[in-house]
Amino acid sequence: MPLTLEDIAALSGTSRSTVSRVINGDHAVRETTRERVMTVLQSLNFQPNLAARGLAAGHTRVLGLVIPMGVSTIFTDPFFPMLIQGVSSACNACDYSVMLWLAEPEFERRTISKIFYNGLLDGVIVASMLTDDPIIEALGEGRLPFVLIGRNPSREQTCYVDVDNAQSSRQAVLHLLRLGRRRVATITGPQNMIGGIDRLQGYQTALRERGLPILPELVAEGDFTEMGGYIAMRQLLRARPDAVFAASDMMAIGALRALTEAGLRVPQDVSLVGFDDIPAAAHTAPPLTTVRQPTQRMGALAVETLIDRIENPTPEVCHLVLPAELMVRESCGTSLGLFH
Amino acid sequence: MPLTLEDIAALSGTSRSTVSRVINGDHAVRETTRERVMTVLQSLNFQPNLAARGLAAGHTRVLGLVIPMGVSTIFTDPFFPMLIQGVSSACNACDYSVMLWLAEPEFERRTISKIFYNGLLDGVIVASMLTDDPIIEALGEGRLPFVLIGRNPSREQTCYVDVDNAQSSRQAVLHLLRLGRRRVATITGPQNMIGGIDRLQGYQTALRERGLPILPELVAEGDFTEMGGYIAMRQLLRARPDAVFAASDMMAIGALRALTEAGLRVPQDVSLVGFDDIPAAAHTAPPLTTVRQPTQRMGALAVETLIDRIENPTPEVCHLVLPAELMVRESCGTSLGLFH
DNA sequence: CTGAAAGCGCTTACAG
DNA sequence: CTGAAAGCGCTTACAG
Repeated sequence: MPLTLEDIAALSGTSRSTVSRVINGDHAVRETTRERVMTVLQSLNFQPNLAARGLAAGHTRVLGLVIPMGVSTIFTDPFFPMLIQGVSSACNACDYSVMLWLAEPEFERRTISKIFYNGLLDGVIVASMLTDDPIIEALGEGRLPFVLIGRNPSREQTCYVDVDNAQSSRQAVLHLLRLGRRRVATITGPQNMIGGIDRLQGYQTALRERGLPILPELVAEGDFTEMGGYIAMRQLLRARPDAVFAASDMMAIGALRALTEAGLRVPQDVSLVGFDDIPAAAHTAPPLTTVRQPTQRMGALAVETLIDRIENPTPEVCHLVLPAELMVRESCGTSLGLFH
Repeated sequence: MPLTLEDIAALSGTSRSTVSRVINGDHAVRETTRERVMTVLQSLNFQPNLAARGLAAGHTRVLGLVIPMGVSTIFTDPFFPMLIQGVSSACNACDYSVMLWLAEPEFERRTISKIFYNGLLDGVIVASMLTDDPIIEALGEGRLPFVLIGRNPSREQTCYVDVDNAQSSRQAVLHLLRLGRRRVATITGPQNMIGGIDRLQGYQTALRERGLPILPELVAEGDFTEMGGYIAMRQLLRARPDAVFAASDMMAIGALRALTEAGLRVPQDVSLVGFDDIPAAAHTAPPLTTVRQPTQRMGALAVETLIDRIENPTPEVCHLVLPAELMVRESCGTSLGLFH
């Protein structure tokens, strides 16, 4: 049988209460007592039962990470692995654990609240991206602390961590315009996902700022996959763009394939810019210019924000928006190189 | 405050014990009582506190999934996302939850047992692959049920689920030989990972069966990444292979890049076969012949095996080895096409 | 600074 | 078939 506080107390000649205080770092314990208990604790490698602790203390130091599976990119894009890694390592650092929920789309509210209100979680991080996710709605009605990865337009009073999609997309497109490109197309993400919406908006803002029209034939919707990018690019080809801003690297890679197949050279004939800076982006031919998204950092910040909400009695609603950096590689060309 | 059994009991005119019995499906409850309680339960959407249940019952219905982060492929290869998905959805189906541990390599045994013996987990699935993982050793000394994804040569008395790496690799190489290829090279995985070892062994077996020598200059070690495959292929080029078996699709994609850069055509000059059948494999130019690994199925089987060990008093040590299927696409050529 | 005691919300023999 | 009671292993006022 595993040891209990009572065993440790007996072995160190003190009481269960004192052992508990030592374990929890209570300063109101005499130093000599503390040391005596510590010795026993360590020599037996004692692990307190977290279920019991949770029941008595009213919290578990366990966070939920919810990732809706409705998204086709979950296996093909390193975004989610990186996010999971960021969340996991921040939890480790804060001495929290993470329970993972890959939520199948057909989950209904009953299941959702069964999961969230069973007393095992102190809070939840939701990486939904979908603008109208029932999980977010269910959480919104409850009393469990939660923070979103990716803003949600319909609940601005909710905590979230996001990357500045609109601003960094705008910068990417401005970069293309600065290189002299005039027919800049875009392959958007799905328009029910916030990243898809905001990146398109950044594209539009950039064109408008430079007094250029937004032409429907230069805008095609993708689904964040390589195949989606390929298909969208073939459609865009008819409008003869001289540059393409793809809302994800996977789509940019698909677009590159379509361009190459069509006999067009990147960047000489068409400049190409992606979004994410996945590892593969540096190894395409030519290497892909892209917006580097601080994915792991977002995960870590979500954890820190959530823990603050959990441990802090009256925290502010907070919106953290991280900047993203344009990684200029060869696929966009240079203003020098372009016209030679 | 959340509801408790006592609340439900009061509302349905019965006792806490009976409510508990109804929730846990005890048949020794009169049907009319059961219905009365059920009505209250459902109308209030009652969720029992799992920490309390865990403490009282001695189990939590939570499984741990441990993935060591020492592996460079965790972000670039869909293997881990797929595995996680398989584990997660099998857990959902069995009404278990999963706690995720992305174990940083420097974790020492004290931390490991702190994690595993805190009473929150009924069992653990370890997707280690590393032949000498301290996590597996720590688990081996303890009393927590666990199963491995990927066999571990140093502990054959442990439960595991694996794909038949050796057999399916052998088949892939035999296929190349059948096409008339005679200088078949291989890009292996790391030789401290079981998949790397077993796939190399399959390659060697196939050559030996056909009476062909195993030439050191036709064997190069990679690290399961695209870049590793690229580097290994450049090295192999000096030995002028007419076919390459890469121990992962990501490495095959890197090899393809190296071959293309060297002006060699696939499959006309060099046949190429990968392993995994990741989504991208169908979209390379030419599409990649590869061994399809049932990754999600492995995750699901690991869950089922583990739950059986947890719930079954004296389960057998079991080794599940799944077959993998060769997906023939264009990158290996055909015996007809090859010589024209 | 420390211990005895109550209590967290369940499960499960035990008695009836 | 059902309820009163003990107990799971902790935390935390409370009293001293």
